[in-house]
Amino acid sequence: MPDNFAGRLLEWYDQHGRHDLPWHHNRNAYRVWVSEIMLQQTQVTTVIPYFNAFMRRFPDARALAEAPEDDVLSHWSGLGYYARARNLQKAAKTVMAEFGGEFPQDQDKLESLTGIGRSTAAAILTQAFGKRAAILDGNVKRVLARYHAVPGWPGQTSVLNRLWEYAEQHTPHDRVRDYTQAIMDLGAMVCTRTRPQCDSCPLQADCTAYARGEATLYPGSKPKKAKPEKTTWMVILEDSQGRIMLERRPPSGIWGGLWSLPELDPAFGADELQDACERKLGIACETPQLISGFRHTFSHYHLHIQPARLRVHGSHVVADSDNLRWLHRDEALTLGLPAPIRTLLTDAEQAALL
DNA sequence: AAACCGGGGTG
DNA sequence: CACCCAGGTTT
Repeated sequence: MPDNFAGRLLEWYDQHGRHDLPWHHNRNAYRVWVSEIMLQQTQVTTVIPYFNAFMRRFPDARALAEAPEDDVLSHWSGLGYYARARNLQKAAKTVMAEFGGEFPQDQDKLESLTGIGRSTAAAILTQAFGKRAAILDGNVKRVLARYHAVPGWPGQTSVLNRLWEYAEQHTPHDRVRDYTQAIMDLGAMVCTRTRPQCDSCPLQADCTAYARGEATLYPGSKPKKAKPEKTTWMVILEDSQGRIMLERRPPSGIWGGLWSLPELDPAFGADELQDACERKLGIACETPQLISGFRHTFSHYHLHIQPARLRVHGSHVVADSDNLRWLHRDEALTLGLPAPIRTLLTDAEQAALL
């Protein structure tokens, strides 16, 4: 490139970049990989404690591959995107079985691992192995969309392809590891979504969007769609010993594989819950006590959660099974729970309802 | 309330 | 290939 994009970025990085993050120490493919997956969905400051706890419990691919899935999910609880945690473990098993416990140093082989795509594979290649590869995460998309004034939403294939072309063009042959960290840091620290610090930017002189005074117009925003409203009953079934019943959700879909409260069709009226529990779960209960409902928003719909507490007759308790467990609240809170369910159980404690 | 986000899955 | 989906945090 004639404009020395990488050179200016590296010069900035040497002075202002982040050089001391936990995954920069004992750097290896496993640590880079886990940090990249966590960083896909969460900011650095939030990731750090999760990353450190995860590394203590699962120090390498073998430990992760051999761990019970519940253990992995509980270390992910609160981060969201639980499918990524399951993919992480699945890939760790593949690394053990197919690659003898060593991460391959090859873009295609890395991409064959579940949960690793083009950008994550490139991050591992550059950060762990010092090989040349172009990344394109959210930060890099923003930097490039502004620098080249690329119009449109990056979720659209044509826009994404243009950004990948620029990403490839700018990636240097030397110091590629530092360059990759540098462009991610610039996006996170200077070329931010709102209020970018253009006056501190090493790329200002050649940034097309800046020249037009339109930095924040890039990248283009996602076309918006109305979110439907859904409703569900969530029942807190409590037995004579004060234990509550948790149900493991199906492996895919919302909160896949997490432990949650049993749900009942919102078509049931409050006066029909007792009967519904008896028929659907085979559990005889006393009359329900309604707890104030709340709304949880997902990326594509709103869910109104109406909790109800039902005491169970001691003699009719169903046994634990693979997907059903009676647990005291403290035990329940150690499992992988969806954030709103964790809040509900915690708040219910504060309100002395349980 | 809306934006954000890399990759899996599906049509 | 093009689109939809996931879920908690930040703005």
